[in-house]
Amino acid sequence: MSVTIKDVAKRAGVSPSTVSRVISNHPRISAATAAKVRRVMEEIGYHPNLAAKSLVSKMTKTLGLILPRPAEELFLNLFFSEFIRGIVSKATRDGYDVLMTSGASEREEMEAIKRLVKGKRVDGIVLLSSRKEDPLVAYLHKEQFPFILIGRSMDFSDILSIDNDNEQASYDATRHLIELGHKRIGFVSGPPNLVVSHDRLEGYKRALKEHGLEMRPEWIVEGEFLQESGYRAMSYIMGIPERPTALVVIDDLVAYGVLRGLNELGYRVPEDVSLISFNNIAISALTTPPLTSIDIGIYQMGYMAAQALVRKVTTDRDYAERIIIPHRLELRESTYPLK
Amino acid sequence: MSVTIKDVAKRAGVSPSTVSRVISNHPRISAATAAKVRRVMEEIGYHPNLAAKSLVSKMTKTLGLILPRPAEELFLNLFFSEFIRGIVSKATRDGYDVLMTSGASEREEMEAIKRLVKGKRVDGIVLLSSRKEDPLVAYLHKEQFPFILIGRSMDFSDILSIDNDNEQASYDATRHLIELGHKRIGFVSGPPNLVVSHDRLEGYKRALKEHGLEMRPEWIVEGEFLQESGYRAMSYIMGIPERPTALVVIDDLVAYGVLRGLNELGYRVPEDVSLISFNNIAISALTTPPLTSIDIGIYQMGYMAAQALVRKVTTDRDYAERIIIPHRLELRESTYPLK
DNA sequence: TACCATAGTTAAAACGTTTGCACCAATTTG
DNA sequence: CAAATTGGTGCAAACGTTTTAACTATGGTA
Repeated sequence: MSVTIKDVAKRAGVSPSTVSRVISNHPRISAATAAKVRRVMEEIGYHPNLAAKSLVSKMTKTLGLILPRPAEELFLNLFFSEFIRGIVSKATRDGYDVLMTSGASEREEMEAIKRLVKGKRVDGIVLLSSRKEDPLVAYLHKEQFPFILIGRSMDFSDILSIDNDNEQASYDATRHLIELGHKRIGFVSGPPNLVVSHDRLEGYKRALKEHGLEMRPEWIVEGEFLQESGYRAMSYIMGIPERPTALVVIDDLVAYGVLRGLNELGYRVPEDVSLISFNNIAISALTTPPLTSIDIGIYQMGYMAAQALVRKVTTDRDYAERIIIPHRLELRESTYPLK
Repeated sequence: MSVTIKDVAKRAGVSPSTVSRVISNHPRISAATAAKVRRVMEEIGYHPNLAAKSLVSKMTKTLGLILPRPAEELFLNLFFSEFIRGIVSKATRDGYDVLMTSGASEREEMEAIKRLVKGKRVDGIVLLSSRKEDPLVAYLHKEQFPFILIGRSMDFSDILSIDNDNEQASYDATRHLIELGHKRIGFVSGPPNLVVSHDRLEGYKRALKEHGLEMRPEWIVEGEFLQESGYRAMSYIMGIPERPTALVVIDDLVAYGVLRGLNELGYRVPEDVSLISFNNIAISALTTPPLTSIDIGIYQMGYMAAQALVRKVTTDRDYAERIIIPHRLELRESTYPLK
């Protein structure tokens, strides 16, 4: 038997209700009583049972985090641990824990989320899987359950979300290459069903168009968020007769793959090919040459996601906003003026 | 108002107890009743309220995960996301969710863990912070709360833990260098208060001793699990008159730092200095040269940790074992025979 | 025929909280 | 001085489950 609120009450000579009120800092409790109760709690090591608490209060003090389904992909990426760190830091600071769950298939994923929502396991959900036409987004939106979307929804406008301006970030990355004099610029993209792939591709296209540069379909390659993917993309692109002199790459890890491939084929970076990528993960600085990358503030994104979600959960169920985390060009040595 | 077990009962024309028994597959429920109840549950989208459930059953179907306190360190490291992935995969498969929490200080960390234990928020705990004389280990051990320690406890022998044989792994790494003909071998270590630093250092020492090689204190440097740490260690070591021709490094990320430093000083790896490190994180293969590393099966460790903890929680509260995940030398290009 | 198992179900207590309402005493107001 | 307010506390209901014990049919056995 563990120690309950009744034990505290008995020992302090008050009723359980009084103890409860002391805990929640109810205004109409005398200082003397409060002090006495608190002392007893300390003495016998009382900690409220959260199940009982949330059964009646309907609050769990927990945020749910659905891990992205093709877990292997994103997990290999440093993106994820940075992000988790941001979330957990802020959540913990605000008195929330973070519950992780995952589903091996789309159906399982939906089951998991229903369990969290209907079973009232969490107060709000952080949703990472930002595919186009995401059924999880649709479900949470329909159920009016508090959640924050990491990324951008193409289907709903009235939801709380946090993202970079990926279109603009990609525009900026591409423009950086253009300003270095490059005319033939390729794009190594991610899975086409992800919103982020779409947005970054658009920014790239806009930059080319606005600067009157040619855009060839064979310079654009889709892949995964894996370094192998970059490796493959590179061998394809470098086989094209009029190959690009610079590449915009969807992710640093993919860029490593590209880099490795280029090295094997005897091309030098940045002298022969310039490389710019996204996400600026911790190891970007460690390659030879260090990668120029667009920093998207991953930690900050996690941190602010937790903050916004807690706000939505505690104060304002209708709170909807599109939060944009600023990006920043981290100039290193993989980009170079065209000879 | 959400849909409860009573709604299901009413609609199916049975009592709540019967519904409960259908859910838990009680043997004495007729097939007809079970089918009817299940249909109704499906129809009205019933999901059990976990708070109510765990209030009475005293089970939460949740595993707790205390994030390592100097979060910045381990989080930067790919170690962590690999590990989480392993844990969550297995936990989810077994019907458990994973609750993450953290504490900014030792006191906060202890508070967090007490909240989980006393508040009955989780059924078991995965403990990552494996310092020597860890107060969290002592607390959980005293409370007899089910937990699994990632690493090795130097204080208790009767606890469930999972680890590599770090001493032997380090011995093997060092022997690998010895077999390549190296006589002057240095060691770049981690924080001295971590058990893993201790064990790996011991293995290194044993290998030197058994092969009759000299061991100089100035060839051993302590640091953090950060690449800067490797960078600093390297500049120190290379300044020594009789410098080592090979280094054993506590972690791949640290080894990157070493590598970068060596490059800057104009030393070539592996021609001038051989390098072997631990953990074999995803990017080890991507440096130039790719790093020879001891793979310690991080994903597997997370996976098996979840498995063992679930077993302890569900069947056998006294289950204690020291699980050893085998290590493996992943030979790449950073080690080289001594000229 | 009377008695007993057994299968299938239900009523009700219990889990540990929060909170609306009622109550009492002390103080303020008219 | 009576009435009203306010501060401080307790009672009891409620939250949504599980589970023990009890109950009712329904056959089977002696």
